[in-house]
Amino acid sequence: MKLDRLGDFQRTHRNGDLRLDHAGQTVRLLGWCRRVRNLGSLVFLDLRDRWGLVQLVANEETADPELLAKLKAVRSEFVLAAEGVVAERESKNPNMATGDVEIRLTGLRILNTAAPLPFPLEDEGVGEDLRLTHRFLDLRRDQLQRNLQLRSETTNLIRNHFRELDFVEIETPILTKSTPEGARDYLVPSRVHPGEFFALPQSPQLFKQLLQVSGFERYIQICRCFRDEDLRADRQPEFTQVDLEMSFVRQEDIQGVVEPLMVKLARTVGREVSAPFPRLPFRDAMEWYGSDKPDLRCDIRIQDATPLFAASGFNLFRSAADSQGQRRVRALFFPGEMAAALSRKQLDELQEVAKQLGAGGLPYAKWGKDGLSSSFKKFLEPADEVALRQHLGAAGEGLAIFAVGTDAQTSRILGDLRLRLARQFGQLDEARFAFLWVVDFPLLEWNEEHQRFVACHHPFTSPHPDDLDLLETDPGACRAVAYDLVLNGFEVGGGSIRIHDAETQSRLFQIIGIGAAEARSKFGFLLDALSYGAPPHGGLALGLDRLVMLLAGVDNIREVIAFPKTAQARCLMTNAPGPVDERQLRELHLLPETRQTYRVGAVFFESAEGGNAELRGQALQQISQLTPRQAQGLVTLDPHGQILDAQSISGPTFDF
RNA sequence: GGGGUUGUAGCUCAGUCGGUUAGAGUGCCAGCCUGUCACGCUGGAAGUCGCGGGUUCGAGCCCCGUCAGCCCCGCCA
Repeated sequence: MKLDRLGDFQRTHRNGDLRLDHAGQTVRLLGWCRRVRNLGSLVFLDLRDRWGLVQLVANEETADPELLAKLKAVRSEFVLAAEGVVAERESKNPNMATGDVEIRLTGLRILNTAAPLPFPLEDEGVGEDLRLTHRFLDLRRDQLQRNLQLRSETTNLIRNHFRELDFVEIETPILTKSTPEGARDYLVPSRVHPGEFFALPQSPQLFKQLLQVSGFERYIQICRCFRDEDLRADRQPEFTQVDLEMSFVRQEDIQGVVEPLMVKLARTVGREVSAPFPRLPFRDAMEWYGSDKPDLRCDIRIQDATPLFAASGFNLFRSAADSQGQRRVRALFFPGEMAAALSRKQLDELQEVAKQLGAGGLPYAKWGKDGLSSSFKKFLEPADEVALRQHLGAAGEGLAIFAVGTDAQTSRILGDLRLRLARQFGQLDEARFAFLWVVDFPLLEWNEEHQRFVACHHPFTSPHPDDLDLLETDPGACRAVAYDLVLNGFEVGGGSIRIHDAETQSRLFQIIGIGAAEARSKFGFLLDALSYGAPPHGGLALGLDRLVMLLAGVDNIREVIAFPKTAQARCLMTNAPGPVDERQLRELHLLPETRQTYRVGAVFFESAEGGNAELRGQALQQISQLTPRQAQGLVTLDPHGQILDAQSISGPTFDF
């Protein structure tokens, strides 16, 4: 098809803006054909641009035949420039913002054609692999257009918020240094320095701290971070952080600049939240919700039921009660008919889920229309049942589920089931934005694999001032001045007050197994900086992708990233990662240089098991006679054909 | 690294107990159609049943392996 040129054509209006007020005006529009409805001598076409949709029309009686023919040739997603007169419609469409008007065409340019799309833009439920392969088309869809516009508005609002608070935006390096601790680094080989590597930043953590030493008391950056770890619905190998750091602050000061931002952001999507947000110590979060990022849209809490079973005939529970706190019986009670009506089959399915989470089974007690039913009913005397109901606050109908084990085990099981069942029973208030701060995280945790303590947050986090004495005596009990911002069960931010003196920093490195020498070589610049007048400082990083995901009301960060990777960390559109030319690898010293020295000639192979000096001598003599260049080698092989020893005898070498 | 799940027409899916030529809706192509807006009507083309191997007289269906998408565990300071 012969294409028309854009030429000096300029749009006069955005498609979505046209209203009855414009009736009679001649307008020029640009966009994509969403759909043609060809009724024979009357043709309609919906023209889409970034701002909306408007109907174009031409009919046989009034339109130029050439224009009508051109219009009929248009297919979905053709790119058009249209000129026409805004007119009131004969039959209006109340479902469309521009549904009262249509454009009676006086001119049409076909700027480009389009092949039939591999998937419809209108439908939900298209396979995600297909969408990712043709992401540039997927991004035409309304939902993604809205999500990315929301993301843009969000970053604008964030920048404005911090600019008003006098923050400075500073960029930090993408090519930086690999550091121990933390996630696996993405590495970039250096061409200039053979065998050496840059690392892409897991976060600009150290740079922002150094900027505090430099006197930028309020720093902000919206920056890309990289972690070479396995993916999840809310984790991509590259993601965006809103990174901030302030000097001369306490935890409350950081929270104080972030909370009003969250209030504003929530408002952009029509949610009202009020600051200050609840502060929940880590210990309570684990105790009540079995999670360090509890979803407070449901207020059901895990309860300790251990003492109730101190004299129980139910061995499983009583043995926990006898364990002096090593193991506990913990429970969740879901009130309501829906919970009480859970069938045997559903309970079995739930038990399977619990087993997946590491439970041995799923003891339950259910109070429904027919009274009590329980997997341990025979151990429940009437008095026990009354005590149990009272303890759990189970007045009416409902379902109690139990988990036995260490706190880590029971938290994991009940934390997961709490969310699953709350959602199933409609006890999760989907309309709410439930922000909170989880505070008082432990500073360190014991790592079995490495047989040492590792930092829970990162090794620059300040120990809680009250716990400084514990650092060497009981490191696991030492709290950190660290805080996570949680929204609806997602960690959307995390931060801490940092260590700002070289001595404490060195102490901490020591405790996590980084000796003085290693600390010097890996973090010398930080220790130096801390010794030249580093102010007390702290900050936080927000996960922009997760935040926008929650604002957009979607359940996957790929929906708010223009070009995301699959769960296997691949880009289906570009097919990255992919192989590269050998030449590139050589430049980066990842392959040996091209020029190599080869020795050519005959080779005598000898078994390692039974060599015979005399035979060998004869063979070598024969070989030497056979080869004009007198090039020979002696190679010893093991029984599997592996080379044990290669000894060159003589002969010239050749360069290739 | 482990577990679960999905893979059939461009797309979304159905496909019975293993049995004749693998279907539907939609999209696409052609014709008709003056008020459509998920236009309508008629007709047509369209398949490496993800890939490889096996069992069987016979495999979309059963078995083994493998690849890819998604979810989860480990991992993610």
